[in-house]
Amino acid sequence: MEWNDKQKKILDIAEELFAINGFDGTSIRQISKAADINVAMISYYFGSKQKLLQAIVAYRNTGFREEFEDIIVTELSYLEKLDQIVSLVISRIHKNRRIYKIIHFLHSNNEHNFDFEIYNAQKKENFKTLKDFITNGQKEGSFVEGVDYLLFASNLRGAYFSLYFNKSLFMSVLDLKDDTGFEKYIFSNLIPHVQRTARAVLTYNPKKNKK
Amino acid sequence: MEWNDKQKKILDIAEELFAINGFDGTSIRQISKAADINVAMISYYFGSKQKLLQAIVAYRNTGFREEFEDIIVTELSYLEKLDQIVSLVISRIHKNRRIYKIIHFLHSNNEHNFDFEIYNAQKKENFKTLKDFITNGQKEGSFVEGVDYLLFASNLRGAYFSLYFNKSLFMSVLDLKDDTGFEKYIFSNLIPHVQRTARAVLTYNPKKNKK
Amino acid sequence: MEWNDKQKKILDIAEELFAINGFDGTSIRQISKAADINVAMISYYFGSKQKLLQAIVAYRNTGFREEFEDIIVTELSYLEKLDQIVSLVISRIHKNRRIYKIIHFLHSNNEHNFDFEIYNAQKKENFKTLKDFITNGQKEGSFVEGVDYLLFASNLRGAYFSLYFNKSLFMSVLDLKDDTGFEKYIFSNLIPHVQRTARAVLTYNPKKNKK
Amino acid sequence: MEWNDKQKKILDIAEELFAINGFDGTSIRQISKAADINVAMISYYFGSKQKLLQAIVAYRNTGFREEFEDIIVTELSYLEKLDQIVSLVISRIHKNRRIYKIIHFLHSNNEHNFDFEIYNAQKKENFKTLKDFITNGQKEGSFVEGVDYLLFASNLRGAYFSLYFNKSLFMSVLDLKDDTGFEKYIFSNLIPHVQRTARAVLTYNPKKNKK
DNA sequence: GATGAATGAGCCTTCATTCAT
DNA sequence: AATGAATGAAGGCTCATTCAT
Repeated sequence: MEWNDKQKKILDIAEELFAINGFDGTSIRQISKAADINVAMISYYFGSKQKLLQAIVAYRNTGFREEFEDIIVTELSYLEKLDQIVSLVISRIHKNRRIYKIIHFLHSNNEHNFDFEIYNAQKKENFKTLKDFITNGQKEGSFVEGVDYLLFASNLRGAYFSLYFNKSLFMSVLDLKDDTGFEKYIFSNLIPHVQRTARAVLTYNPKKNKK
Repeated sequence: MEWNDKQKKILDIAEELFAINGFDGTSIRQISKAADINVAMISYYFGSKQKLLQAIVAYRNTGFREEFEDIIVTELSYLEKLDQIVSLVISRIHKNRRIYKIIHFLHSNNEHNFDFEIYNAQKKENFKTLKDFITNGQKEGSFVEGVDYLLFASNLRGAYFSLYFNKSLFMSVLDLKDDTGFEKYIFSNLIPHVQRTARAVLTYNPKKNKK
Repeated sequence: MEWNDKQKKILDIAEELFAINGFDGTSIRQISKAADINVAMISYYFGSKQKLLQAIVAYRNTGFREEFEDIIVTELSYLEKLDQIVSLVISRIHKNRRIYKIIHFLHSNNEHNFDFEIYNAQKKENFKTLKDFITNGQKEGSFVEGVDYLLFASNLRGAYFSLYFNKSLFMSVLDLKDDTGFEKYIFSNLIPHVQRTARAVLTYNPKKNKK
Repeated sequence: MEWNDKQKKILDIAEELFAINGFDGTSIRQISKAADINVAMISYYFGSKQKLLQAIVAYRNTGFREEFEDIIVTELSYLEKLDQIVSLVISRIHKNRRIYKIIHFLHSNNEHNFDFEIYNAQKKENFKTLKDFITNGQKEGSFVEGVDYLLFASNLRGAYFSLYFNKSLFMSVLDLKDDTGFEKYIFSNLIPHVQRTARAVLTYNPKKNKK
């Protein structure tokens, strides 16, 4: 689906407002006002508020796979690749944090009959990609056995969400002034920490530490 | 604040509906209908929809600290205590997943001028408790140095949220039939995985794995 | 009807609130709160909000006639008596300004089926009293003929209302600071002016001023 | 501000209902029903119930000044001009009696934070106009000194209000059948009486009537 | 395409009153 | 006599959507 500039403007603004105020907390009037576009145009362009949300999700649907492959094909060691993968995953989540916020909220229930097929399919593909990487690393001996790749992925991702969803709390605790400060913290603290965690988990031998 | 049975019923039902449909997506009419209580009673009891939400948060505000202390005072090793702490943290998050969902959504913005003071204060106290545990473990030599306790806590918590907020995706991938299946997975898979992760991170020496 | 202290308190407070916010603009909750009395007591004491208003009007129903007679029986001249009557009328209106405000508002329509019988009867009696005074003054030669006593009375009363109902405007124009300033103005300026007007009208011979 | 026919209809009907039932006593549902217009349109057109009232006041805000000037520039004597001014003032008050009723009620308090700026400014201008007329008449020798123009104006206006705000009482006393009868009485009795009063006050020499 | 007007449903809250105690 | 709980109706307002142009 191709969108014109006006439509893109609506998508961008709607994404932001949905993330801030939620789907029900955002009215199409707010969106139309913020985008300086007639109220009726939103129904006209996207059919309904519901479908506008679908459009936003699809709109953000871009090739994670490709960037992942770029890392895989390098000559780096598995642990170094792992670092880069962690960095890629968290950067992308951060970039798309707004849409994740929306989706996360809608995902466990489905009051709005939102169609998650596209989103789910993409995520499944990404899981598969990660699984292959880990499996290969295990075969090659860089990674230990017995690590659940799904839960491992959850861990990587969850570290960001746990921070983001308690943003104001962490900003207070960490004395971060604004969004820029928060973003800096993500790159200079969170990513290294998760890289360390990823390395630890994938090289940790539980049998050595019975107690 | 003490609540009578009718009020507790409202709190329980409202919590569930807020978690499913969001704050704005839930009307007090829905709540009153589900609780089989006159609409006006909600304003009468709690003052407003806003304050009802505050009441729910406060209602779930119970002694994590105490349960944590129960673990600390045992004769277990630090790693064994760590396992129990992970188990406690995730169990409690799971128990209060609904209220977390609500709070997480409201926390990064604050359109509704929701007062997070109580919630934040409690979280800060919990962080402090965890920090003390890790610091003591480091002094005693059970845990390595250089682990950011805040990000470590985020990791523990995030693993659950990442799963919960993509619940329908994971249920599909993991072939879980219903909420009971999901819950079983949390206890039999997620908690062990996070325990392993926690042990790994707190005993992992990055210098040994330069590459 | 005799009222106990609690009931009197309600009547006083209700009168004030009705005058400030109007009948519909005042809730019995406001009244009960201001009077520190349970909401249900108002319905209990007075039957309904409607009947509470009736009670207020009756409550303020006291002998204007007697004070009027006190002036009539003095040895003063008619013009001097006229001054005193003007002073009496305006003072009493000022004292009961709140209840007049309520009544005036309800009087031209009757949405609330308010029973004005008592009020009207009293007013009619007062008009009769004034009429007798003027007629006697005319017979005695102190007052000119041809003055409509009803319109004359309206004039006396209207001067006050015109001021009171534009209170904030006049307070701004006259640079009056507060209610005390307004009250002082009534006694030191309005009453003398109306006295002068009354004397003028009752001694003015139109035929002398054809042009 | 220009209003279309539908908006004018709302303004007219709202004015009437506000005058009859008061601001709080009139619901926008009543207005919308009486005007045969969807409830939401009132908010749509005027923003809120509050602003609707503001609009009504502004709507009735038309050139008193111009009509006044038309009288001033004639070749009539000061006393004759005075008669015409009295007639103009009372006719206009009668025409706008509904809006005056509303304003009078809201004016002494300000629970609704109603903005009286426009109204007050206009009234002040009118007072100024009257003041100039009286001052000139005094210089020219037609009017006596020592008359407070503000209180004089209050007197003119008050005579009408005193009647109007006790309408049902006066209609009973004067045996007037309906609104037409009341209106006739205004023109054939009240206006002449106030003209006489005005002449009397402005030509009355208090020193001649010490007693 | 594009828009202002219009709609009916729904929102949260407060109302006067009555009930049970 | 007195009260806190409870009720159903109504309050003003905003909603997503559709209509006519």
